[in-house]
Amino acid sequence: MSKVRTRFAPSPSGFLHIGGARTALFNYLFAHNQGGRFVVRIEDTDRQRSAQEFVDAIFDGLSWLGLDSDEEPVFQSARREVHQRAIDRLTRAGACYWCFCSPERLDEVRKQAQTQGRKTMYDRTCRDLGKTPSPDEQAVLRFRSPLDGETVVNDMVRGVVTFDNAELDDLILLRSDGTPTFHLVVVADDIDMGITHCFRGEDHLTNTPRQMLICRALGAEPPVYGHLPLIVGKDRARLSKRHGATSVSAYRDQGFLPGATLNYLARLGWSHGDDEIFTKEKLVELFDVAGINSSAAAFDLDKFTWVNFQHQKRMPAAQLAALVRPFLDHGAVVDDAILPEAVELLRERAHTLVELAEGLRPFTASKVVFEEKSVAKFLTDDARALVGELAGLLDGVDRWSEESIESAFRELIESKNLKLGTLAQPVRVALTGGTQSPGIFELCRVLGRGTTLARLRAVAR
RNA sequence: GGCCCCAUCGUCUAGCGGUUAGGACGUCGGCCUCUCACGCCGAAAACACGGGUUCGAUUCCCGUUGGGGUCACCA
Repeated sequence: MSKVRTRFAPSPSGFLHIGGARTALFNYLFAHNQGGRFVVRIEDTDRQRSAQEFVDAIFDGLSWLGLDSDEEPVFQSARREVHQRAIDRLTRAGACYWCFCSPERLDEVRKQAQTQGRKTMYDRTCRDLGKTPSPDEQAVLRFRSPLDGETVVNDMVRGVVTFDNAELDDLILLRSDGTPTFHLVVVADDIDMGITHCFRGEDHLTNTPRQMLICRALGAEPPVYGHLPLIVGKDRARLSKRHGATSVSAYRDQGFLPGATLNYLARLGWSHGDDEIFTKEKLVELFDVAGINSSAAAFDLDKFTWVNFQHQKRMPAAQLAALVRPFLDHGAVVDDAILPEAVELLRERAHTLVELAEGLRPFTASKVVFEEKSVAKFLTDDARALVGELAGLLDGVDRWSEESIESAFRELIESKNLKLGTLAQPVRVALTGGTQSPGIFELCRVLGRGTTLARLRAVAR
């Protein structure tokens, strides 16, 4: 049995879309689960719409996700010989014919069929002409699709899907400018690359019987397909900009982790019992075709955010600290000694790297930015006096530990018969500028004695 | 419109003939508590409809309805 080989074949006419990323992921997971290989192929035969910018963006996105091609990526535009050989073979087999109909006429025929409620297929005028174009003649090469019988797609996610051949059009293989179309190159390249399995979007399902027919005409057995349900928005319509960000890079910029993105995307249409959180390695290990759902799944930012939070919670603080760095404010003062500790305190309070960076401000900003409301409420004259007293006590503490800090707090409130909150909130405002932060003792500890005392004294009186 | 796909809480889903229909997100209560979170406990919340098949259907079959995809010299 030949080794499993899957491919992800985006066309570089846009950034890496969240749906494309999931398609890539499923191909990657399947291949790796089966001990096979995952290959990226750039479908840039439509040079009008292809752009280098998008090619870069796609590789960039895949690489961020950790879904790199196991082999040198393939560019369709550079494989004219492969495509030409396929054309030659189809020609020899009599599986295609030249069509001289003008685009205008085709349009006409289509419109008429449309209004009369008939099939909008090519009327096959040239099918039996048996003509070859002279050098100065415009013509396209069409596939000679069978007129009867049926083509059965044995889909990995949908099971058996049967199409009547009579419903299938005579597709254009070669444009009048001599360039090959999608249908020809996909089939030729899949054969040439030895692709055995392929997951793609459900929008390709109706292309599949046609491509299978072309494949068999080329004397090869088609890959096994799996058509993934589309990702839709909250309103059940196909995911688009209208629903918010759709590109992978947008989520990266919003502070989502690659591992969490993979996890969420995998769960969107695939499940393994009641499990929710998976590492990439676990996904590779557990991935199975039986777990794929066949109905469209709605993209839910809330759940994605929660999944991201779970990954942040599980990640070592040092690693998280490194990842959050690009999200820190410009001019942030980063003390390498305390960043991981600060991250440790904030990680349970932040769902994304962006939120984490925000929470880190008291540790990275050179000076405290005070919230007016918090100051007005908690930094009263009495409170400022109390804070001053605390500063004195903390100054005298032997070792700067959470225990000793807490003792100082307790000593002060007990001597005045106060509740901890009466002291903690003003201190919190003094230290962070606001009323929300990690526990007050750990906050002081990680901030360090110098910063803590300086900030307390700055508000004390 | 033709062809094709799909249908369990608002959302992601478990279920693979017999279950009080389970979990997760979100929502709403409560507990914990120095704030915010985290965590914990609890609540509301679903088998689209109609026919079969069967002793018994969420589960199998057919239809209806509803959603989606696709019908290019785009991919």
